[in-house]
Amino acid sequence: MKNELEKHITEALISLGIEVTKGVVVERPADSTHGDWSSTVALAYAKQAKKAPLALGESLVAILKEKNIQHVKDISLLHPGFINITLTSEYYTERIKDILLKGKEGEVSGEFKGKRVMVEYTDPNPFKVFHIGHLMNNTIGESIACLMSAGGADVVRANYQGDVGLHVAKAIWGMRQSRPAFPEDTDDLKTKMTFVSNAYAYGASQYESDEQAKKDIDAINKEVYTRENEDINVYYDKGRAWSLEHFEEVYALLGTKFDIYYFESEVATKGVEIVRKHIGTVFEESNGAVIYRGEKNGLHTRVFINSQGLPTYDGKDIGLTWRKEETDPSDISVVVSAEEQKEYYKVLVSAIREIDPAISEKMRHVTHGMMQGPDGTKLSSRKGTALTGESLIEEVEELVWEKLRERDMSEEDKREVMQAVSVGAVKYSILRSKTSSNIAFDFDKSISFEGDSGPYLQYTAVRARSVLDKAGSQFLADATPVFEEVGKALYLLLDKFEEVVVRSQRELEPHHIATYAIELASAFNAFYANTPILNVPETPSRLALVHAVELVLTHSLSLLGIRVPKKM
RNA sequence: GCCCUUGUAGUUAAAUGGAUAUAACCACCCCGUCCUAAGGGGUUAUUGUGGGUUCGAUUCCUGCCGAGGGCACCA
Repeated sequence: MKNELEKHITEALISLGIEVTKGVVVERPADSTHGDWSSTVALAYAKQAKKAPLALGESLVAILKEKNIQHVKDISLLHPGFINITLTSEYYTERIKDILLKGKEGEVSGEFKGKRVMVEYTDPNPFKVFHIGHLMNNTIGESIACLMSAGGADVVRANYQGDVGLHVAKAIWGMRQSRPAFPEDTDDLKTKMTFVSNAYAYGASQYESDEQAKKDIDAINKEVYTRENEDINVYYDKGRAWSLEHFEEVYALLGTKFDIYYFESEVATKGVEIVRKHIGTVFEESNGAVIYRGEKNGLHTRVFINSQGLPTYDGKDIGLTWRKEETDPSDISVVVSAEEQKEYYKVLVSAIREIDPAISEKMRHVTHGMMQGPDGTKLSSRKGTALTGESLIEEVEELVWEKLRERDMSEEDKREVMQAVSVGAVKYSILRSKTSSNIAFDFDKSISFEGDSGPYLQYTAVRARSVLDKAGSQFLADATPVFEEVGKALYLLLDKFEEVVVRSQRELEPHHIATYAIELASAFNAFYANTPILNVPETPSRLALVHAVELVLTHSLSLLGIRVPKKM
């Protein structure tokens, strides 16, 4: 509809002999009494037309009315020169029919039709805990992947895990130091992971304070790459396997399924190879290391191969980039990471551009902020201990469990609801603000189950579903959309869904969906509170509307990676 | 020092250059209603600050102030 109106207004301007140089703005007015659509062209082109905005507006309105544009009910002019357009109720009825046909999943736009898009996200490191940064990264990445899918893209979800590097050596060193406590194969995963992450923490601190430990760890680091030390291999293989198994549990909880896993261990050699091949052209040697001088492009210098001959993160990322090309070439390659890697990434892309511009062209970097405590402090649990991604969700689960106590539900259903709601609450608290900003996370505020929250959205969808269930399948089949003034806000919002999705897709910003979902849910709850749905003459049309809301709300939530439980 | 990000009610957030800056939380008050009260309704703003561009600026440019991140062998 928007494009349609833009086209007609452009034509109207041209017919008045005005050259359309600044584009044509058609938007939804903030105030619904100003019509369904509004254009500011009369204001924007008044000077160029050498007419007063109102005079120009009048001529435009006359021409537009003359055109008898389909679905347009009324066109009016308002001071100081806004052209306001109202659509017919048939238009909205048609839109509801479209939504009912489409359902709650599938493509929303053709933004990425025919494109293969790889989204790399989460990227936790084996031997280290899955911390809240990974949780945030996973939440944003998953949502972006969903958005790309909804845009018609063929999406590949990729996860790149750091199974070699100094952090691994630190963990192995720590594991060897605490050899007697080494878990048995029969121990549960939690015990194993506690052992590994403690070993890492110990190794990391000793690396800083103990000269000998630092030497030993550096030596281990080399052996991890060469795999020539049998004893090291044992620790390495077990620690790595446990970590990966643990991560899978977390992914299952969060509802992510990766298509492909990359490991630093598989890309290291390739990275070194490619970097070495371009010494003298792209890279240069300096103090025994191989570096890239970013200053030539307004950036900073970074080391790609260190003086021990081992690839740094940067060097491995070069290897990863080419490995992606070989295993799963895509048209667009999105990487989600924390903001602290933003500048680093620019250097990486700059180096890649010098090697192969075609590859750098398709790379997109989405950066997100950090999750912090209330006053920008480091986030800790309610008990004051350090938080991991998992323990955060566990704490929220406890809160949800409290709420569920009074519900009449089977134990099994409660568990199901508890998981969906707590994951939804955490995800929503991340996705409600734009990705670049830090999240001030406060248990009492962020994890609310009321108002601007994930559970509010889930609850609204469940409620709508419940009305439909009460209506029964036969009744629902009779549902026929007919525009009613009481549901106006809902019709407008439902019509807006596609635009919001397109914007989120273009900007790689899930939070637009989150804001939209709240608007829709809130409008629905107001409608629900004031309008009887069942057992009234208007029931067939209202059921159609409720059904459309339920579909779009569920769809919005699925784009955020949040699922709707059967009941709440 | 240089580069990037950021500054909006008490708090947390929203607003492709548009009309009266949008919500939620908190606080107080009201609604037990048939369809799920995790709900609905009601009561609070010099958009950090000084300039500029524009018919119009929270949005773009710029000076200053504050916060976060990055800047050679960590990831």
